[in-house]
Amino acid sequence: MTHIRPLDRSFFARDPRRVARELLGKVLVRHEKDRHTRELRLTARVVEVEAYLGETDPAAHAAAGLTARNAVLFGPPGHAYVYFIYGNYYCLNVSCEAEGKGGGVLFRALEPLSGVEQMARARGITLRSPEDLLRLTSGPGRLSEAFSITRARDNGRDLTSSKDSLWIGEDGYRARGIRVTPRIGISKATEKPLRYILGRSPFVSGPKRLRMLDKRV
DNA sequence: TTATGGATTAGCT
DNA sequence: GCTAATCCATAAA
Repeated sequence: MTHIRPLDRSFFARDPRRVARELLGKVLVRHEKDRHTRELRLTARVVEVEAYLGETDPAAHAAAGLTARNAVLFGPPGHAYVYFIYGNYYCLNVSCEAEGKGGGVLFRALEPLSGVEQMARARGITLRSPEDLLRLTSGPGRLSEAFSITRARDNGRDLTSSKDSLWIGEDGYRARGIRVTPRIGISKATEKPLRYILGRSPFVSGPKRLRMLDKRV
């Protein structure tokens, strides 16, 4: 098992585009206890993220300025902004830029590394074939479910401390084949190339067509 | 106080 | 490819 060490706050205190691109290849970590109260660590590699640019970005939750819902985005960098969407799903973001600015990065897809059985249980699916792995954490709602991320439990959580239950680390993996496309599921600023993916990863979400239109970075 | 629609997903045609 | 499911933050009144 490789050693994973947390990213520090300065990593997140930058333009969301830069943070998004550099988050590719990093690892999301969740410490859990299973039903026998054994320590369990879920880990998955970041393969798809989107940058949201704060108040200047019409598609961002921060577009209308500071509200009770999006307050974490305007707080210090490196904290989890979790929101509830379509009556069913939670989505995980990390706050970026200095306190007072509303930038953030949305986690859209991960490649499971460890704790796969636990993730499948959280998702309510049975792993029968290798392809089932592809539906475990490919999609913002899916990855949140696999990691049992909810607003009540995780909104505002500091993601830079490995002592905490949820954090982001790096294990020396070098991201290759980074590509950029328009963001998915939005109705404003739809053309801006702010979705960053590991182009070779089968765990990336969304239509394949988007991957053909994208740009190399 | 009520109305609207969303940074999604699963399941069906 | 299309759409129902399902809640809540925000806007409108």
